[in-house]
Amino acid sequence: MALSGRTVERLSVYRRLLVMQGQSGEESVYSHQLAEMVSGTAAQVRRDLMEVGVTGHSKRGYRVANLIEGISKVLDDPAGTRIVLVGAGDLGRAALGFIKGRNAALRIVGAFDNDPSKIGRVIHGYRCASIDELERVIAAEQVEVAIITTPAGVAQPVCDRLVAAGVRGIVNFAPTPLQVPEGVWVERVDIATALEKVTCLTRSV
Amino acid sequence: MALSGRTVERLSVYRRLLVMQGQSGEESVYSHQLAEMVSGTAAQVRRDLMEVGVTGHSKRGYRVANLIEGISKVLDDPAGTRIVLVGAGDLGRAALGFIKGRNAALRIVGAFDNDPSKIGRVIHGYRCASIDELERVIAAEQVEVAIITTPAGVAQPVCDRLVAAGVRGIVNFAPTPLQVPEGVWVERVDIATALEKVTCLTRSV
DNA sequence: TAGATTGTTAATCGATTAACAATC
DNA sequence: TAGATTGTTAATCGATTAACAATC
Repeated sequence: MALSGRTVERLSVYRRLLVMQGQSGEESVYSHQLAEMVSGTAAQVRRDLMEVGVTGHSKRGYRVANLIEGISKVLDDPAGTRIVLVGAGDLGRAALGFIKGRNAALRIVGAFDNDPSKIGRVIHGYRCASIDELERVIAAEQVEVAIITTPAGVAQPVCDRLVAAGVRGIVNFAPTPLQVPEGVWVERVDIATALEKVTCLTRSV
Repeated sequence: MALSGRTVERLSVYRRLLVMQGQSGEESVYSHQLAEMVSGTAAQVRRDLMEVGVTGHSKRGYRVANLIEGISKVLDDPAGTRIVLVGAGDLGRAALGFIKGRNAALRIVGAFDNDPSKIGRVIHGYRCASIDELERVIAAEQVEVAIITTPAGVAQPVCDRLVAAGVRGIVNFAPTPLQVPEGVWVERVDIATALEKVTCLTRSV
């Protein structure tokens, strides 16, 4: 199928909006309505939906329930995705709060830190464990995805341990690019860059 | 000059790496070294640097100090950028910690919340003020950029107030796309999407 | 000099948009 | 039917990469 990263991002946003919309009672949407919500074009919405294989009706548009189901079939692993988080600082806490209860297919199975004062604490319902437990939990729970919310200085060594233990996908919040071997996917969430980009581009708009 | 968003993102990362590298004593870098650090190509690095106007040496590469200065001239507003943050929850706290002391050209001039229990608290050295003060501070400090770290439900009304008060650039951490008029730049930092993207693409790599 | 690197243009690649027949 | 919308292909656009003369 080979969905592009851009398409996957948009699908994720469509689904989130549709889930909200579903609660408001509307049963169907037109491509131009979805486009308006994401400030995109109707053509792109239809193209994205074509790629996931959901189909609409030439007069009534797309059924919301259909869309959510079709997008979820593409985005979610039916077996669920087990996730660990490393770095229980402000950012880690924020990430945990953000994920909690948002998507049933994403399951946090461990949060780790090397700070003894954090180990044992419960954050958003997840108990923080010692980083020494990392490899054991990854193996035991067959963890495939990890979130790095450590300081920049330890992000690479943490990444190396995660990859060695079998993690195949990483969301990196640390302000450092990570070096990973072929076959590991890294998604960067770069807060510092986002801010600098806005300040720069705001002046040229 | 019209730098593309992608180029600006990479410049921000180059600079951050170079600032670290500068501390390690190296005085110059080759394009292929920078490329390796960001997992990119040397051709793209040279192209990006060409666009900012810094120039290298055909044998010695680029001087680190030159690069940092040249990139900063493009990314930073010489007058400094004044920034407000709205939403002093976990995510707001993390963002404040992240920005603090990282870039002297970016200055947080206010953090706001509507929760009385948060107002007056000091977070990473910034005192949280009532959201009622928002417009006054934006006008008084000539704020151009804002960070939204509120829950999804209030992100749009907060955005509307910011824009009405004169903000031209927004970093949006809330999981909702924002509707803004022409001339306002929104940069989305979408944690939920990043996670879903990784879980989806990890399975197809 | 020979060899490596820069600066820049041309070629390639991929993603978005436009267009339109088919459908209801 | 007339009008609006979908599904999909072709055209356009922009960004990345390749190539190479110029430089040291």
